[in-house]
Amino acid sequence: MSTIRDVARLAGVSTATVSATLSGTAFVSEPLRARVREAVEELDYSPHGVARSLKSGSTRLIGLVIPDVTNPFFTEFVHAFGALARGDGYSMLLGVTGFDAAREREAIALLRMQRVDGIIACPGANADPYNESFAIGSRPAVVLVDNVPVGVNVDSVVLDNYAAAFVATTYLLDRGHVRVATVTGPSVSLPGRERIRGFQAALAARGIPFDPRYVVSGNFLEEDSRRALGDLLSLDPRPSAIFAAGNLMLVGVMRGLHEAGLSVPTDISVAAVDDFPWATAFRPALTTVCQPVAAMAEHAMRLLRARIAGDVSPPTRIELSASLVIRDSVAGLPQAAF
Amino acid sequence: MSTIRDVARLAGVSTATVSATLSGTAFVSEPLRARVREAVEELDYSPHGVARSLKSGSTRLIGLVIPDVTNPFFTEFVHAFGALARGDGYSMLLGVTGFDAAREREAIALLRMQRVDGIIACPGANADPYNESFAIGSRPAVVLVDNVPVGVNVDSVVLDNYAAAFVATTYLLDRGHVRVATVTGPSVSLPGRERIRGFQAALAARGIPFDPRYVVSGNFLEEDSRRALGDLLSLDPRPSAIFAAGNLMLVGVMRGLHEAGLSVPTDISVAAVDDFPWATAFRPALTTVCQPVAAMAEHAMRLLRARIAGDVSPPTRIELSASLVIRDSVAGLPQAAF
DNA sequence: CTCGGCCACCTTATCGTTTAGCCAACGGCG
DNA sequence: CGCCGTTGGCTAAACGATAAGGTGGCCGAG
Repeated sequence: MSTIRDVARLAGVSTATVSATLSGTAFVSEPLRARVREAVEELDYSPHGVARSLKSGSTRLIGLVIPDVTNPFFTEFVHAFGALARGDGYSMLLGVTGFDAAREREAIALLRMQRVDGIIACPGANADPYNESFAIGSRPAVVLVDNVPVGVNVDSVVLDNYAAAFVATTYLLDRGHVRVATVTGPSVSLPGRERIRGFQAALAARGIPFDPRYVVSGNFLEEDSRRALGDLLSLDPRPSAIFAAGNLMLVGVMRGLHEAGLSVPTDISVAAVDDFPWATAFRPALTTVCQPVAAMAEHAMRLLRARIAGDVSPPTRIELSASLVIRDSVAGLPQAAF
Repeated sequence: MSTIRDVARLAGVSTATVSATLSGTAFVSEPLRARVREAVEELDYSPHGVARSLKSGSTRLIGLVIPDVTNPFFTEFVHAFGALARGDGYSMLLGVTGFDAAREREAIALLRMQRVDGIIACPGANADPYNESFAIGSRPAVVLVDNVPVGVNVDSVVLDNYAAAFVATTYLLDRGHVRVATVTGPSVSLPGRERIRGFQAALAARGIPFDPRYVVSGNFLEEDSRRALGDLLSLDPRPSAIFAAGNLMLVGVMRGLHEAGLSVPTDISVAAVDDFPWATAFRPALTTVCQPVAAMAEHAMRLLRARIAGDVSPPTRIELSASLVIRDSVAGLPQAAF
C-alpha cells in the first residue's frame, strides 16, 4: 500500500502539495495538480484514513447501538439512519446488544475507544451503560432514541408512546369493545411504561374500570407474548380485543390466537403500536399505530450533528407522534355489548 | 480526553510500561501494574484506538457491504455476522448500497480508506466495483457472499441456488402441478441465473416442455413481482403453481394473488426460495427453501480470518445447500391434472 | 533600483500509540 | 571477585497524514 510520500516522490512534489491537492485546502497550480493526480492514479493511492483521523481529530464515524437488528423497527431505523449518515459523509459502526446491559456497556466502551464522532443509542432498558460517562459536553456526542432511561441527561428522540397507546386503545373502545386486554413490554423501559399508561388512560377516559388481570407482560418478545396470551384467553370473561404494545408482541399474539383456533377479527380483535412492513401481508391486515421512523432518524442525526459541531446547550427531548393505520384486524361490536 | 502520557505521569512510570500493562505484551511487576490501573481508573483513560491502529497496522474493523438491510435475508446475515465479528473482537462497519454499482464502489473505496482489516460484500449484481482492485494478496481481504459476479477471483460463500430452485420446483411437480410458472430475479446476478437454471432443469427432468411465457422477471423486488404476476395470471391456460425465486418476490406474488381474488393454495399454489421469519405468519404459511444464513456467515468469517492472517492460497468457493420447508401454500392436484 | 508582499511550494512538528533497543541492577557461577 | 545473563523498566523512533510556519522568486510600487 502506497503512502502520500510515494505519491509525492513520484510526482516530484512535497507531501504537503499532495495533501493540498487531494483535500483542496490550499491552492496548487494546474501542472502540479495534474502530476499529483497522475501519480495517485499510477500508484492506486488511497489516503490512510486512520492517520488522517489521528491528525485531524475526527474519524467521520458514527456508532449506532441497537438491541436487535431483526426487529423491524430497528431494521428500519438502521436503514433510515444509514442513508442520512452516508449523506453527511459518515460511516456507520453497528453494535447489536441483544438487550444485555453488559454488551451495551462493551459496545459503548468500544465506540469510545474507536473515537467515533458520535453515538446514536437505543438503550435496551437499564440506564447503567449510560448514566456514568455521558453528559452534554463530553465526547463522543450521544443521542438516545426510542428508549430513554431515567436520569440520563442527553438529547433524545422518542415516540409519544403515551398518545400512541391511547389512540390504539381508544380505537378499540370506539368500535364497541369493553373487555380490552393488553400485552405489554417491561415497565423499566420508557415505551413499556408509557404504553401501559396510555392504555390505562384510554380506559379511564371511558370510565371503564381497570382490571389488572387484563394486563400481561410479553417483554417485547414474540415468544413471551404467545405464552402470555394464554393467560388472557383463559380469563372469564375473555377479552374481546387485545392491544399489543409492540410489533413482535403483536406477531406473538397473532400466532397464539391462530394456535388457539380463534379467528381475527371475528372472534377477537387486535390492534398494536409499531407498524411493520408485512403488517399488510397478514390476513387480516393488521391495524397498528405507525412510528415515524424516518423522522426519528432525521431528528437524531440533526441533534447529533449539532453536538459534534460543539453545541453545549441543555439537552433537547424530541417527542414525535404516531399515526393510526386502520386495517382489518378490529371488528365493530354491536351496541348490545355495552 | 487523557492520553497514555497522562496515565504514565500520574502513575510515575513510562508510557511503555502503561502500554505493556494494558496490553499484557510484556511483564510488569505487580506494584507498578497496580499504580497504572489506579491511574487509568482515576483519569477514566480509554486507549486511543486510532493511534493504536495507525501504529499496529490493524483497525480491528470489518466492513459489511449489503444491498438492502430491510431484506430479511440480509437482516439475518447482518445479525449472524455481527455476532461472529464481535466474538472475534472486530467491530462492524455497515454499508448499504441499494443495488447501485456507484454506491457500491463508493462503499468499497471508503472501507479501503478506513483501512478495515477485511470486507464481506454481497454484490448487487455488477462486477464493476470488484474486479479491479480485488485479488488474493491485496488489502483489505475480501469475501463475497450470496452473489458472485463473473470474473471476480476471491473467496466466496454462496447458496447452491441451482439445487434450491430445483428442489422447490420439483416439489411443485411432485404435488401434481404441470403448469408451473416462475417469477425470477435478473440473470446478471448469480442467484438469478442459477435459480432459473434450476427451475428449468426440474421441468426438463420431468419432460415438461419449457414455455418462456411462464418465466417473468420480478427483479428480486416486491413491487416488480406484483406487477409481473399480472402477466402470468392473464395467460391461458393459467399456471396452477408459481415458483418465486426470492423472498421479496414471494411477498409480491402473495400480495398480487390476494388482489386478484385468488386464494392460496386452493386456486393456485406457491413455493419460493429464501425463507424468512414471518413466512409462518402468512395464511397459509408459506412453503419455502431455507438458506443456511448462520452457516454462511460462519464460513465467510472463517475465510476472512484466514485471509487477514495472511493466507494467500487460491480462492475458495463454498457452496451450501438449502433445505425445503414444507408448509401450507402448495396444494396437491388430482392425478387427472396430468 | 530596492524593498515589501504575495504566491506557490516545501519543511517539519504533531496527533497517541507500540515496540525495538538500551540500560541499570542483581544474582549466580566459575 | 569479576563476568554475564536476566529481569524490569525507560527512551525514542516509527506509523501516515495535516497544517503551521518558512522560503525562494517574482512583481509592483516608491
